[in-house]
Amino acid sequence: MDLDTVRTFVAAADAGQFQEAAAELAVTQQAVSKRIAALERNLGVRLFTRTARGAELTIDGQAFLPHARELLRVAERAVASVLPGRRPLRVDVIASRGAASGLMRGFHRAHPEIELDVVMLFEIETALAAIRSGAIDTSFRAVAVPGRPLPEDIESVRVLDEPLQLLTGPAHALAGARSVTVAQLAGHRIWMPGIVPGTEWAAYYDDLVAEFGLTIEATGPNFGSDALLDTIADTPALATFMGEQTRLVWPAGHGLRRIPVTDPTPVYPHSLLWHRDNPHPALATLRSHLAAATAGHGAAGTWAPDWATSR
Amino acid sequence: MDLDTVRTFVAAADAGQFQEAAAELAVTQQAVSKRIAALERNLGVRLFTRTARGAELTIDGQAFLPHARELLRVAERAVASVLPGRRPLRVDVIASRGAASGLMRGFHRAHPEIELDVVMLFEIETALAAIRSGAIDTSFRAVAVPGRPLPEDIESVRVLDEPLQLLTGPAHALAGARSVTVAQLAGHRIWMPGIVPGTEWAAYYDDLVAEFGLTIEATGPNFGSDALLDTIADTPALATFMGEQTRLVWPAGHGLRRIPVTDPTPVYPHSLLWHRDNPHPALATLRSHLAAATAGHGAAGTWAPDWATSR
DNA sequence: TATGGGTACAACCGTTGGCTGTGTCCGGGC
DNA sequence: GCCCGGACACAGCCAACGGTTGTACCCATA
Repeated sequence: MDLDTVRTFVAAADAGQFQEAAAELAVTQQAVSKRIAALERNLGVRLFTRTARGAELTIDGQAFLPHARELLRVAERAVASVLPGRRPLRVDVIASRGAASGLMRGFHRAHPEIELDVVMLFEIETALAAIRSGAIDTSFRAVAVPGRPLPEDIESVRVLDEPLQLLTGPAHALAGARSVTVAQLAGHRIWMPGIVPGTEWAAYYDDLVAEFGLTIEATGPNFGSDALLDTIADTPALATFMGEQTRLVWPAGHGLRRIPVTDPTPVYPHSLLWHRDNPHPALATLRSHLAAATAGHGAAGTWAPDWATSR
Repeated sequence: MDLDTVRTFVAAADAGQFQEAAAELAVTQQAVSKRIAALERNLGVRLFTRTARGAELTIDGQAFLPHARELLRVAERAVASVLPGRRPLRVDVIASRGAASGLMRGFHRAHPEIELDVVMLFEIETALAAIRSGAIDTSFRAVAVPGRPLPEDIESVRVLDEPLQLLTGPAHALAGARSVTVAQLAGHRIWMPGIVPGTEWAAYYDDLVAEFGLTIEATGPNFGSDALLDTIADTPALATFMGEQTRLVWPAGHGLRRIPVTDPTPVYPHSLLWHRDNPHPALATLRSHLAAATAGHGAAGTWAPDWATSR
């Protein structure tokens, strides 16, 4: 199906005749007739009843019309999503089921009129380059890995400290605990495949290991979160970390346990990053929304790396 | 823009390479390459970065992808709306802003998963023919105009008695009344352009006039509801009837008054009509929803024509 | 360095889709 | 009752689009 054909159908329905629609679309009446005929042939139904005074919609045509309009609206939005000027606010999140996505869902509920596009970049250096080039407007990240301070033109504010939880299978030694302390984790094998050296999340877990003497294994190929959860569920000696707000796609009752960690609670510090000169109006709205909607960070009893501060 | 091109884009994005997408779509790799290149040319942005191992989305591509998927979903629904088998429930209402639309909105809120298509037919004979032919599934109408009983194969149930209100401008003699009796209306000019003889709503107002000795003028061309409201607002000697649940599109504070009518309250009897043998599953859902959601009819102090009964 | 997998470019060609010219149908006016 | 004007459909023509085959190029890997 061709959107020009759909546009022709809508124009003809609005005009009530092919002739006028043809004038609007700057084609001949014959072209409109052909397009409509082709559309009717494709759909297998008659859309117009031709009369001497023009053409009026059949019942099928009436039913099709709102769908056709919607199609054109969606197409327009799709084109706008990649248009250089005045496009939807483009937000980078770490993972589609992570805490940043939750924040964006909240923002969308509060401001449904603001168009959003969500993308996922790999790590902070890519995100910074994209922010500086204008390809994205903002990013949720843990900022300022040691030795790599944020550039001058990038601003950031810490918006969410997300507590880490221990995820275990039902046969794990700690599976029955209602909460565990960081000290208790020493000696247990914590498995986090998919950690890529050099990324800001790798730096976070490096610091966590160094601070509390944990054992985190990043070995083995990363077959995706499904495979990870599968292995965790079946292996008594393995556990993993997971953000408190991460949404698991997992059959209920499979025996996975999410156990809070205390003394202190490691929190992952999400910051919002944006370019100093970005003029997108929705960016200011997002910033004030997050300032109002998110609690303060650095609460007592939590731990985050030294470098995870906002300016 | 061509939907096949969009489909190709989505397939390539999912596959991560053109070759595999080409196999899925049963075209050559070169065709996919051409289509993507054409799409990129149309949009003016690069959607993929070509690598030795395939093609991965750029940021623009990532932003465009969900819109492309939505486009395909909407297109599928659009085609389904005219497909003979298993199409959305097709409902005929008298007017887009009338009471039946309100009932359908309530049904949609209660059952958002049920796809609906709303059409508007002119009068009951057309609607009956459409129901019998299967072109529509159900219709909201006042049924059984005298001398034209419902055919054997059409069933109906009265679902809503909608009280009529008097609509006046601010300078009308009755504008200050909190309610008026039918007897008080005698002698006042009530203007209802657009009433077409032979329709079931014309029959309703004929009966109303005959029963209570009112003066209803249907003269003059019908320039649409905007022009009607305009005239009512500016003309002290004119008033009109309007369903209690009709939504007016009118600037607030323009001085239009909606005045309840009593002793008795004329009600417009909306019935749901459907074909005895219609197998559409959503039809049964709609019927039980309306049975639960709508109050009984024939309340004390109301009036409707004798013929407005359901079987 | 050779190889394999993946993409882009070129040439060819059938089909699509637009335009012009013409036929047909219907309603309104003389 | 006839004619005319307006509106849609059909036929023929042609350019442009889009698909296929063949081939070159690029890059990661062994």
